[in-house]
Amino acid sequence: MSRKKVKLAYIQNHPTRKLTFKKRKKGFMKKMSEITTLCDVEACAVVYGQKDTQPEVWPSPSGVQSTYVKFRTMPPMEQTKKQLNMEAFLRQQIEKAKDQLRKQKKENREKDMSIMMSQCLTGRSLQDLNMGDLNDLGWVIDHKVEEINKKVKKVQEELAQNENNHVQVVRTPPPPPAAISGRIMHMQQAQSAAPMEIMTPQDQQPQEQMAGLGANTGDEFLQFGS
Amino acid sequence: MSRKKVKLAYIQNHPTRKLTFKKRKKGFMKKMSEITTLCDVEACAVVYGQKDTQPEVWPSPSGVQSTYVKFRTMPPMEQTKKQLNMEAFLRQQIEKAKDQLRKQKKENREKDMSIMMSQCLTGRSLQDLNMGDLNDLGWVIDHKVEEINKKVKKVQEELAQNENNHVQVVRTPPPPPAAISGRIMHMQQAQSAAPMEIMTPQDQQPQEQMAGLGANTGDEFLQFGS
DNA sequence: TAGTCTATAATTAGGAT
DNA sequence: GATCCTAATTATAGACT
Repeated sequence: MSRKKVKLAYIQNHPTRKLTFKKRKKGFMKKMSEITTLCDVEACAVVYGQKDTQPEVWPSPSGVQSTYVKFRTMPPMEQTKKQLNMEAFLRQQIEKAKDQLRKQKKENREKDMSIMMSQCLTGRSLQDLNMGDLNDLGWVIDHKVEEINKKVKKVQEELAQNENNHVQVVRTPPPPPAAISGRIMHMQQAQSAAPMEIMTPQDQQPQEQMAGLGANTGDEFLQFGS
Repeated sequence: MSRKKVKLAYIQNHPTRKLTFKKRKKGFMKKMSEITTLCDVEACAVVYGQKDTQPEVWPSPSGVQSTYVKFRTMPPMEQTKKQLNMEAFLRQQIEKAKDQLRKQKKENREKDMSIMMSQCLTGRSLQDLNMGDLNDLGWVIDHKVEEINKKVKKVQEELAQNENNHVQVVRTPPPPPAAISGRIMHMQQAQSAAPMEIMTPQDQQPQEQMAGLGANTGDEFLQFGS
């Protein structure tokens, strides 16, 4: 029922916008008072309502005045120096969002490869796969083998400890990276089924060199940029 | 482990305060950008870091300038007119907090009376109670009787409906308010045990006339007032 | 219009790396 | 310090009164 995630864009509906403004202005002022109390910093704000001629100020007209004057009387160079202003702030957000997106796409690609691996283990022909898929598949398989080896090592170490150290287990070193088909045979018993959600990212545009697991950019934050 | 509810007071610990400031400043700027985007309003803010000489401004030095000037060039009377400024805002918060506290105390008192009622039903003598308690106890019991009557009525109505309307149940009207002891006897079967958390509010200072269920004021918000 | 309620989204404190 | 993580708190959208 309640509540939808709100899109970060101008609210068309008038009563809704008005209500949102009222609620958020309240929250905003609260945050303002909190940050100044908690951190004992000086701050001021002026917020105009829609077409309203009556701005709301914080902490008070004179408070705004003094803080503003303090800022204005700084040498202009200082004013623009360390400024993490709106633009810089938004650029940061965009960068971070892009990073997250990249990460996400990478994860998706890995999941795809896991699924593909499972399919191969249950009969799918490697002939169906193109070079990019085979390459990424190999990369994923290498990682899975690595993981398995780590687990095996850990289990053996635990075993060695639990058996009162009177039997010293010698671990077989993992085989060096070999052909995909060879690895697949080894893993048939160790690898459980991959999740069934099938993703088919066809908008891949290899731009980066991260083992072929490329990523695009762009999401809701980009609207800040305009 | 994480996380404590943070007291709304100056953070003594330096690294913590610095971190909090950083986090909250970020959140604050985000809120600012959101409110302006969502509601298309004009706003600006200047925030000085601790002993920092470099304030952070929003949306930009010139944006601050123009918004501030717009505010400053208003007739002074207008400036202080509709202003829901810090003081008014905080007073509102205090009022609301006091209301909540009052409500809470009232609820507590009612719960106390419920407990007391249960105790009386299981042997406690009414002799132990003072006039205030007896009065409130009577009030609570009246309410409980009312609730029970409502429930009985509702059940009877449902029954009448379910029996294909061929038997018309006539409800016995509830007895008029009578002596406490009389009511207690009636309720012995209907009232289940009260919760076992025993509260003993001894700081009651009857100040209001709400059926003897008084309340005090004062909570964390009051620190705003100083 | 304003306040209440509630479920969900968003923020953030504290800890780990 | 910068990040990431998680859990807990806080803010708030939407519905209702």
